[in-house]
Amino acid sequence: MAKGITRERIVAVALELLDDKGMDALTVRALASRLGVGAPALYWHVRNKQELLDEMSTSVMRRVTDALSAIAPSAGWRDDVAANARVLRSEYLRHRDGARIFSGARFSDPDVVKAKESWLARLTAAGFSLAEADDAIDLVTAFVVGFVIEEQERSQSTGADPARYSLAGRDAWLGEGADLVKAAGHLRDDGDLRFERQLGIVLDGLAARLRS
Amino acid sequence: MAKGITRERIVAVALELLDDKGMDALTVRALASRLGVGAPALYWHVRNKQELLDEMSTSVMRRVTDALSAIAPSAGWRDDVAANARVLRSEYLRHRDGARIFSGARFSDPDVVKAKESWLARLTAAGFSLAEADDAIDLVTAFVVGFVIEEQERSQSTGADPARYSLAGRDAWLGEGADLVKAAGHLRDDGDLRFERQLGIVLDGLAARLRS
DNA sequence: ACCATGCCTGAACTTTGTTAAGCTGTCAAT
DNA sequence: ATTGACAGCTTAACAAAGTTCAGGCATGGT
Repeated sequence: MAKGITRERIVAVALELLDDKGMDALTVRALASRLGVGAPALYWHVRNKQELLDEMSTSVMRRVTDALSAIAPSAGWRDDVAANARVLRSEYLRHRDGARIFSGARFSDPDVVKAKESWLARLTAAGFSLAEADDAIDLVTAFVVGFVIEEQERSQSTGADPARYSLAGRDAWLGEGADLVKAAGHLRDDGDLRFERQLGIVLDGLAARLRS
Repeated sequence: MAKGITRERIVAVALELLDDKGMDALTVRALASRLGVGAPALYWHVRNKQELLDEMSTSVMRRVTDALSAIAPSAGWRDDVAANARVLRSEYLRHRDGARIFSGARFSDPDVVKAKESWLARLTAAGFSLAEADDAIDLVTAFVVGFVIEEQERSQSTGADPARYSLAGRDAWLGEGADLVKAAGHLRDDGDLRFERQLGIVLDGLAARLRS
């Protein structure tokens, strides 16, 4: 089982386990077993489970940070911010329930927070005030978090009650009335497309601020 | 202790308990004790804890729905959507960790979903296509969810590590560099104001769609 | 040869969700 | 009035999960 448990390996395997079996199955014993050790062994490397979860969060956030830093300044602020949003979404999507679990997490690493710096710089250089730039980043982050939470919740529920997630089943479940809701449900398309469209709206809103 | 436990009372007291002591303290035994009965008594009214949580979600969502329906059509779509967003935020803020816990919940009540209907009607009447109106509602919802998750996470953490949440402490924790991040931190104002500003950006984005 | 320290095991304790079986009242039918 | 059935609760108990404690087994330095 390749001994030599390290803090990083624990966190990495914990993320694997989360993605495989889900949050409920992420138990200390299951994790230890996957690492080839007994459960109490983990407590040598980690104070308690909460610290493990925090460490997982920072690990994910560090990946986000790195990916965001790797985005080369491109055509303009709009493309930059769009790339930012796409990266954030794809990193959340990488892990089961990623958005709900890892959003707004308590970081233990200042570098994660410092990653904002280059984005503030780009946006202020593009003509935004510092306050506007800060709002812009927070807004885009909030949007992505909210969007992906909904997205992942839906993809997880499809197995549970298929009757309500097929179009016909949903229509029946809704009963009489609500014609527009039903029609909108039938219009509903791919998650990527909806993300791009809604992101575009946010960017348009930011652009409006720039001109005033 | 006013016997006669009912499903509604259980849910109501469960929400009280959540707000008082937090999610971790929301245990079956604590809830039962608050109701003046033994723990297994709850299982007469509810299948398991998950069903209890689902019921709490639908209860909260029903409140949201009712509050949203009570919004009278006003000056225009912009004010309507803004009112929608404010109501959603304030209902989430009502409960501890409300946004994280109750967002994207599995509803057991079709009426909650049907509440979208009148908003789709208002927006299409204002000139949006059905697809655009659907996007608009989802976008605003996603934004509010993401915003409030961050907001509540922050307000909860202030007690934990004050050094990192006072301005000076945060600056020190950030270390060298990241001047813009620090400056933005000092500019940071009230949650209500930030919400209104960012909401304004979203609305501007929607307005841009309307004109094209 | 010895001690210390780092890392892990084994057994055990506590809390929590959940179930099984049984007590108590109320109310309808006999 | 007696019976029986059912709703609604109790007590006892179990399994799983987080966590702790004492000890074991190396390895490395003196």
